[in-house]
Amino acid sequence: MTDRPPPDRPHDRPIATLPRLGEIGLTNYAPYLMNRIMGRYNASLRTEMAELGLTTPKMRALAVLSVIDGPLIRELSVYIVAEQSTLSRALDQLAAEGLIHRETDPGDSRATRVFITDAGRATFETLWPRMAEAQARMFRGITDDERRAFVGTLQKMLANIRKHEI
Amino acid sequence: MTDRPPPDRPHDRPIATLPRLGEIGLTNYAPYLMNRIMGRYNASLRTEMAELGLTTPKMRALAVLSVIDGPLIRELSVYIVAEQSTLSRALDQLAAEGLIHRETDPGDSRATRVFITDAGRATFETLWPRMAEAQARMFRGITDDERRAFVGTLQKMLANIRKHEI
DNA sequence: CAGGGATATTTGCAAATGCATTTAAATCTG
DNA sequence: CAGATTTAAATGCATTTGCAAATATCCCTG
Repeated sequence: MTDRPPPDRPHDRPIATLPRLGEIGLTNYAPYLMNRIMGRYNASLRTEMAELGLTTPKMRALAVLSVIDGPLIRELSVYIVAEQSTLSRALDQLAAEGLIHRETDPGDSRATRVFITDAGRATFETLWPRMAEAQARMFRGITDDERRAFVGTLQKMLANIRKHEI
Repeated sequence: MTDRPPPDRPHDRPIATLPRLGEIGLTNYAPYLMNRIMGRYNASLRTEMAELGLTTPKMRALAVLSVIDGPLIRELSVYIVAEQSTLSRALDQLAAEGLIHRETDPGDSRATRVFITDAGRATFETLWPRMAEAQARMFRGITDDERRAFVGTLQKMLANIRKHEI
């Protein structure tokens, strides 16, 4: 159960070859660490979400809608990182439960804007302490300065990989 | 489409109330940023993975197995952040495609150890440049020092939220 | 060393997801 | 301004996923 030694580099390859994952080491490859941390974070919320009848996209939609008022469905799908079709169905459920409502955009009748209801806000407020707690656990033993620097780097990274203008 | 102003704090609540998500701001809440960045990273690999007949857990299994030799299935599921049942089925497929093979643990016949084959290693080597590229894009314009500090914080975070001893 | 509980993995099944397509409306172009 | 093209959202369908239960094996205790 230990990292295997890096394989010998063939003689016919230049020195500046792309390093292999084994050479970097799993725990120095940022996407691996981030996926694993977020997997735990999301799993730690799943029980609480299930009790409220929420899935991950439904919860994320409520979270974003508690902050951003009346986005288009396509915009919302960017924020919550889900396919538009997934979001469309999640919104069906949230609307049926009275947690959001949809309104056709006044200026473009193809488009739909989404709003959180008071009930939706209340549901999110129930979940929020657990989310804050999960975040606090992640940052245990990390100074405010280090956390600020970390979040600053995340913001740069988001700007780098952003595909949409949102 | 702008962050709404923080709602008034009710008079009957103490000052030290848990700050709301709207007060922190979406782009200062680390889990939101990390989910969004990883969503893009994973999406950016999906096309290439699909061409190789891989799903996310299959790809992650190959990635981990290229570095760690012969883990138990349950251990592997921790690394790749998936349910054992999901991994079990992903391994069925990878084995059918000849990319891994499973062997009953000599000392415990309940347990199964997983090994990558040469073909599996070759498949992962095809994908790895795209993964390295996606990582490089994430860190564009970020200095080596900043990246090292960032990865260091990630490692602390993983230790914090780790549920298993792996 | 037998029996109860724990552990490793697989399987059944319902729900969720992603891709491709459809529907509807707006915009561009000649 | 008609027809082609683009854009927003919803829907059909096959696949994937997660939870719970089943199966097989191991370990612990009396």
